[in-house]
Amino acid sequence: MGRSPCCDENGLKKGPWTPEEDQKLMEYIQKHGHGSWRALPKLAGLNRCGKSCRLRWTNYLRPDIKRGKFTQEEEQTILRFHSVLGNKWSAIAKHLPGRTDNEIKNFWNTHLKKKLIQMGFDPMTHRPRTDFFSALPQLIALANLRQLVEQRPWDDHAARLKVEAVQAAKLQCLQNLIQSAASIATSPSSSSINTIPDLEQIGLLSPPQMSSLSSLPSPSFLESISGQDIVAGQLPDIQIPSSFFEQPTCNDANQNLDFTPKSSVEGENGTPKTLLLSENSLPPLTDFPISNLGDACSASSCDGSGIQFPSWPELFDEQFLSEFV
DNA sequence: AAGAATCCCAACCGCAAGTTG
DNA sequence: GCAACTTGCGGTTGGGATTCT
Repeated sequence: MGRSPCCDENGLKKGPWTPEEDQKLMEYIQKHGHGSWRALPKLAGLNRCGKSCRLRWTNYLRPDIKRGKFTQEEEQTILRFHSVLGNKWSAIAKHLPGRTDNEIKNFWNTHLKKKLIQMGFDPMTHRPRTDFFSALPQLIALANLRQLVEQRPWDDHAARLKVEAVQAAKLQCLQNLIQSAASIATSPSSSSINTIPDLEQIGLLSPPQMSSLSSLPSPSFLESISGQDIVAGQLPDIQIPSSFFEQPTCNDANQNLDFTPKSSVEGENGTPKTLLLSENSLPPLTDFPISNLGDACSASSCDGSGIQFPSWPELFDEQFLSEFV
């Protein structure tokens, strides 16, 4: 399987295409079809390799290419197919008329992937993130919150919110632990799609904290479709959490959420600002002001420099654990 | 206003499957 | 069956555009 030597040839132009080159390529293909891409450049009078011409044609010049922003429907289609097909961009592109694999790939890498990460979902599995380090922002915020609580007198309302916040954060952490354990316990041959126990069913978690999870495809469903050919129009309806399409940007979502102990938590008149954390607004795993930390800190790359981690006993005291066992 | 940082996407690279002689 | 060649694909990058400080 030798590699094509065409791109190694010297003297062939690289880089952005000029309008003149585009014109030559378009005219030639419209007249003769592309035929052999290797032979095309010479025949069309272009100082490019065939590969470059093919790419330019398929990704940009083809007349049926749809340009402009992706619609919400297209976005949802990409998410659905990606959850099943993974990074098979050309396969996904077949279900989006007028969109190229390159365009979809770019859109995924620049928008959708980030969006999923910000919401606390693993972009590859489309499941809530299970790695410990993805929960670090929450752990750190939790520790900070606790520190803050212990240092400062609170009124009743704030104290109640504190308890809620701590419980919610603990729930998230516990959930991650359970999921990790479950993933390990389940089949070693599992595909990229993880299986997790239905936490609601086993009574560990209850809505609304788990509302985003409950709309995800069930493990049995995912198992049932894995290995099957996906036929256009027959893809089962994988539910992306409805909040995905309503979710404001990370920064927007965080406008009212700041758990870091800093002077700005105190209002102008010296009274503490209200921490807006309701039962229904538990932030996604990575939706904290220190966002990106979860993403940047993979288990292999995070050295934790400059960050003081709370110890586990601090996070999960006996009383808390006994509540859920 | 200007420099820095970040975003975005067209295009490139290299691998592997498919085709041909 | 084998080697040479072609095509398609997915990952990555360079640099212009945009936003932030």
